[in-house]
Amino acid sequence: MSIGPGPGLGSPRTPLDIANLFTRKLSHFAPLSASDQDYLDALTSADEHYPADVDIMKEGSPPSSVFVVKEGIAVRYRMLPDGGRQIMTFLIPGDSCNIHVFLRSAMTHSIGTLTPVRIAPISRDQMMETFANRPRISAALWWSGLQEMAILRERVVSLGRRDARGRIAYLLCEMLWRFAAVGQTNGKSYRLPLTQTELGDALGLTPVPVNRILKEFRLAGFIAMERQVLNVLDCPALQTIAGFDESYLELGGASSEVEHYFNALEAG
Amino acid sequence: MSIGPGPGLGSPRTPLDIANLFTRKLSHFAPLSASDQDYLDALTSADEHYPADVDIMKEGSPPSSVFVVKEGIAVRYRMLPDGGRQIMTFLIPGDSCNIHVFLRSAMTHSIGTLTPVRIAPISRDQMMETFANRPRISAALWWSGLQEMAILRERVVSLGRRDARGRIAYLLCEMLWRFAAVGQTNGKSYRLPLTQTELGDALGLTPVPVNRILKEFRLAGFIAMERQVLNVLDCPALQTIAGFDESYLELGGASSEVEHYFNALEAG
DNA sequence: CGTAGGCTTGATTCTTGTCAACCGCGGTGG
DNA sequence: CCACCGCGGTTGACAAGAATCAAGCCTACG
Repeated sequence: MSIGPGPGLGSPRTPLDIANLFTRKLSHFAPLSASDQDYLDALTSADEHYPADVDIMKEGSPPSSVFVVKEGIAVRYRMLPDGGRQIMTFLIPGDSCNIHVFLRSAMTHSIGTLTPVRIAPISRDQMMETFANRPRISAALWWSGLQEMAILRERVVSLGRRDARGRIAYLLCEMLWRFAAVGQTNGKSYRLPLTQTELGDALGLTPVPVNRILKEFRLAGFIAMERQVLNVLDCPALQTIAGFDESYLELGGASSEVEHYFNALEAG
Repeated sequence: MSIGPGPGLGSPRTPLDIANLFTRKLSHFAPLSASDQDYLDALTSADEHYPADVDIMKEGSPPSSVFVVKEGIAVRYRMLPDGGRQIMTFLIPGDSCNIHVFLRSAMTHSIGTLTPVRIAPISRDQMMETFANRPRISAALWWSGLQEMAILRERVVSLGRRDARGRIAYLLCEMLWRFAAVGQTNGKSYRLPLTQTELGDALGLTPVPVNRILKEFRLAGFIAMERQVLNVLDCPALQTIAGFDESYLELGGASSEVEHYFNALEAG
């Protein structure tokens, strides 16, 4: 049971009226009670604003706090001595960052904004309390971490064995699924306010091929772009180009076995 | 405080007489008591053998159990429709796999052996009990997962922004540090029984450039190879080629703050 | 002794990077 | 109000790096 190509897409089991995107994302992983949802609302009630193209956390420094992205797009990235930049992860609304902060010494990469970003900082104590008292939320966070790993591994596959066309096709689909998981998509379209240089930095490409292939996809009728909103017209075609036929995002809901585990935790 | 280039390499805080490589690895992350170490010995006492070039777990099927690699080299990998293979992770002695098994539905990749492998399977119940009763081991596993993530992110950087030379140089160093962390290195050399095709599958390269660049490194005096043991003669040179100057492996020990957290857990 | 797999190497092709120029838009300042 | 400027998108020409193709060699193994 996964959100992705095929049945299930666009119909999360969670009601769409969950305003908090973080909550919405986590509810894909574990059944959250109303109390859990209220708790998460309170947890992410703080607000912090950053302009575009600014570092939130710098490589080498100890992470100051956990945070959840509420609006805008941020990235984990690393600069190389030769001036190159590699974007490792896109952080979109609903994504959390440094949940493990209390075990971290120094950052091995920076986190920066691509667009203006609004985040909810969460203190270490709040995280500890959450892990101690909210088993369902903890389990959802745990599983969310697994999803992050799966996405990262998929990125390795992309960069290692797909050509430029396949990488772009895959990224476009991945972002569609991720935005869909937090209800930020209109069926097949979503806002992607990134420059082609930024896409290239995530894909291991330079802006020139990114531009050419996006044009090719546009001409082929696979996608349409206007005013920073991307419209995925032919997702199956893109998947074929990317060379895969399944969803590897692990956005699936909890299995009955897992639910049993949650209940045991809460009872104890 | 990290194992890696610079001070600290080859002098883990853990006595080298810890026979169990899993224990040895985990003790880098958290201070394990003698009782913890005995517990881990018991946990990994079972033995299962696999020949080379065999799948331990197949993509699409639910993971059967957690396991720890005790001997040999395994990989997480994915086959692509065009026949290409991407190796995502090398699993070397001391590495664990699917610690999160109880939350997993279906594998998004396969796990296979490159050499004959000996593993210790661990049941779900054993893992649950460990998480419930062994806070220090749990914390070490948690941190170990963070290291796995850091390694994956570094792989993304490699595949995305380093050329063939840089990728190979980096991998050689990474493996040196990882083998050093489990005491499987003679100062600067370690056994790397991989074919050039397998290296290429991890590096996003074909065997031909792998061969040529290894030869180049040999001629330059950066490395030496004989009988599957690799000798890193000039690690700094390789790091320069890879274009980095720090350790990103997060092999560091626990900070005092973290230790405090362990103690709180144990007291409670 | 023969074979298969892996290593090595050369020649060639193709993808992507690099360099360079132009366009169009939005913001800024005169 | 308009000219200027800078950034991002677009496009072409060219170069470089890796893939591909192909062949020979060596070693382990049956």
